[in-house]
Amino acid sequence: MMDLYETFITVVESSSLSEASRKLHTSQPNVTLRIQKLEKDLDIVLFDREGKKLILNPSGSKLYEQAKN
Amino acid sequence: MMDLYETFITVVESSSLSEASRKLHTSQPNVTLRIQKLEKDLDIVLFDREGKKLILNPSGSKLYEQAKN
DNA sequence: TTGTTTTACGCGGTGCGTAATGATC
DNA sequence: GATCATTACGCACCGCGTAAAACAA
Repeated sequence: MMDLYETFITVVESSSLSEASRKLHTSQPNVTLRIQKLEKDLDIVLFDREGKKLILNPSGSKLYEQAKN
Repeated sequence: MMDLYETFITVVESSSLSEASRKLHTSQPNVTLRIQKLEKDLDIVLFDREGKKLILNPSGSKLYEQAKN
C-alpha cells in the first residue's frame, strides 16, 4: 500500500486534502481513507475536524515531528 | 505477505517443502506458491526439480548466502 | 451553488486453505 | 499405495477510483 506516513506528511504540509491528493497523485477519498487508516492503526486521533478544516492536534503534531525525518 | 526470503531460507534448510511448511505453519501449496513467486519476482530459477526433489542450483545457492544474513 | 470531506459501492490483485491432480518412489 | 509437489478453486482482505452523500462557506 501507499505509505501512510508519506500521506500524513503531505496532508500536514498541504492546505487541504484536495491539494494533498493532487500532490500524491491519488483521489481525495483515498487521502481521507489513508488518514483514517493511520489513525486507526495507531489508535490516535491526529486531526481535529472543525468545519471542513483538518487541524493538526498535539498528537498529530508530535507524530509529524517524528515522521518528517 | 509472509516474507518470501524467510520461506526460501526455510525451504533450503529443510529436506522438503512439506517439512518447510510445517516449520512455517502454513500449507504445502503455499510454500510452492511462495517459492514460485520469489523466482518470478527475481526472474531467477532457484531450484532444479529432479523428481520430487528440489535441488538448490548455483543461483539459489548464491541467493541463500546473501539472504541468510 | 461551489468546494470540500466523507461514505458507499464495485473492481482487481493478492495470499490463503482445501481439494484435486500430477509425479515419484 | 504412500508421499511429495503442483495446480485448481473459492474465499477474505485490501487499496483503489468513481459516484454519491454530507457538510460548510
